[in-house]
Amino acid sequence: MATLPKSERTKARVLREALALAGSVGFSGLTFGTLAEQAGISKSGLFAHFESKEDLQIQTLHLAEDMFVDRVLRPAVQEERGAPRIRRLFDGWMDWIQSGAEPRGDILTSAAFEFDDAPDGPMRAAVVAGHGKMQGTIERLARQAVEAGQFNRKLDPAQFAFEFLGVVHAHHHARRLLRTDQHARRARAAFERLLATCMA
Amino acid sequence: MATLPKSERTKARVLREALALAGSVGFSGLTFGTLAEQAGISKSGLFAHFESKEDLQIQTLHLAEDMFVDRVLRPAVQEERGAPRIRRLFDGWMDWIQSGAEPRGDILTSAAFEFDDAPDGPMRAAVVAGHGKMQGTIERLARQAVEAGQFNRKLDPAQFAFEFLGVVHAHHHARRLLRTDQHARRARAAFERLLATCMA
DNA sequence: TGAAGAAAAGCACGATCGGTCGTAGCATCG
DNA sequence: CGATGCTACGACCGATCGTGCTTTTCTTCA
Repeated sequence: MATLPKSERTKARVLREALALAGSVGFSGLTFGTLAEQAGISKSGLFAHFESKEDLQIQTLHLAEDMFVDRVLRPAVQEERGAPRIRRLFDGWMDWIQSGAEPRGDILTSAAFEFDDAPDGPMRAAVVAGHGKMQGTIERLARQAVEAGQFNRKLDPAQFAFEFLGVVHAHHHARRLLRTDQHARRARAAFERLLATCMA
Repeated sequence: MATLPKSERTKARVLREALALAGSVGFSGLTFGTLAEQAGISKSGLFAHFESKEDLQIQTLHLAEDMFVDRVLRPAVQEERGAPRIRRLFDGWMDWIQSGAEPRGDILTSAAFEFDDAPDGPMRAAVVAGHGKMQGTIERLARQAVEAGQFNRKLDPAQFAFEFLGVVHAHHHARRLLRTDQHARRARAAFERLLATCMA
C-alpha cells in the first residue's frame, strides 16, 4: 500500500489535534505551545507545517468545514428537494451542535462569533466566506421549496436563510451560555413556526 | 457645592473610559495597560480602584447595564402594556445596537457571546445573571400582552422571549460579521412575523 | 497648618504569547 | 549507497499580560 509521506501523516495527525483543541478552547485559544504539547511535537516543529498561527487557524477551519459537509450537508442533500431537505438540514445541524465538545458546540458557529469583531485578516475572511456559502446554500434550498410549490411563492429566500441561521445560532448560544440542552426544544419550536409561515 | 471626593470622580471617569474601550475591543481586550494609557493614569494606579481585572470587567459591565436600562428599558416601560411596549423595546434595542461603536455594536450582547464559553467565574456569572433578567423581562411583557388579549392565550412567554432574543442577536451578529446595516431590515421583518404569529 | 491616610506612581516579577534561528537527524530519491 | 533536503529540536527573543511591592504625592479633616 502506498503510504503517504511521513510529513503528510504527521500534519494530518497534528491537524486533527488542532481541531479537537479549537473545539474546546476556540481558535484564538489554539496556541502553538498547547498544540505542540497535545500533539507530542515541539513548538518549533509545528512551523515546518504551518507558517503562522493564522495559517494554522485557517487550515483547521477548513478541516472543520469539510467535516460539516460530510456529516450535515451531504446527508441533507440526499433527501428529496423542498421541505424534507430543509428539515433534514436542520436536524443534522442540531445534532452537529450537540455532538460538539462542551462547551463550544458547533465549531463553525463558534468561529463566526469569535471572529465577527476581529480586525480584517485572512482568518476573518475565511469565516465570512464560509458564512456566505452557508447563506447561499440555504437560499437555494428555500428556492427549491418554492419551486416545488411547498413554500409560498412570495417568500424571500434570503429572508428565510437569515431566520433559519438565526434559529440555529440562538440554540447554539443558549446552549453555551446556560449549559443545558433544554433549548433544543425551543429551537425546534421556532423552526417549526418558521416553516409553517413559509408554507402557502 | 458638595463635590464628590476626588477619588470617586477619578473612578467614574476611568469607568467611562473602560466602557468605551470595552465597546471597541471587548471585555477581554480591556487590559490594564491600554486602559491606563487611555485614561491618563498609571497601570498600577488603577489598582487603587479595581482589585483585579475581573473586578474591573464586572464594574464596567454594570455600568453598561445601567445605561441599557436608561436608554432602552425605561423608555419602553413608559409605553402602554402589551404589544406597543414590546414594539418599543425592540425599536429601542435596534437603535442601541446601531449606536454602539463599530464593530462591536451592543456591548451587552457582545459580552454574552464573549463569555458564553468562558470558564466559570464571577464575570461569567454576571453575564448569565444579566441574560436571565432580560429573559424574565421579556417574558413578563409577553404575559402582559396575553392578559391584554393581544397575544394568543396559548402562547408560551418563555418561547416568545427565546425567539425575541434570537432575532435581536441575529441582527447583532450579522452586523458584526458582514459590517453592513442592511440586516436591520431582515431583523425587523423577522420580528413582525414573530409578532403576527403571536396575535390571536 | 499639620498629621493621617488614601491615591497614584514607579518598578519589577513571572508567565505566556507568536515567532526566529542554527543545527542535528532522518527520510527520500537519484 | 550516498547525497540532498525536509523535519523536528532546543534555545531564545521582544512584547504584553496581570499583579505584587515600595515609595512618593496629594486630599482630607481636626
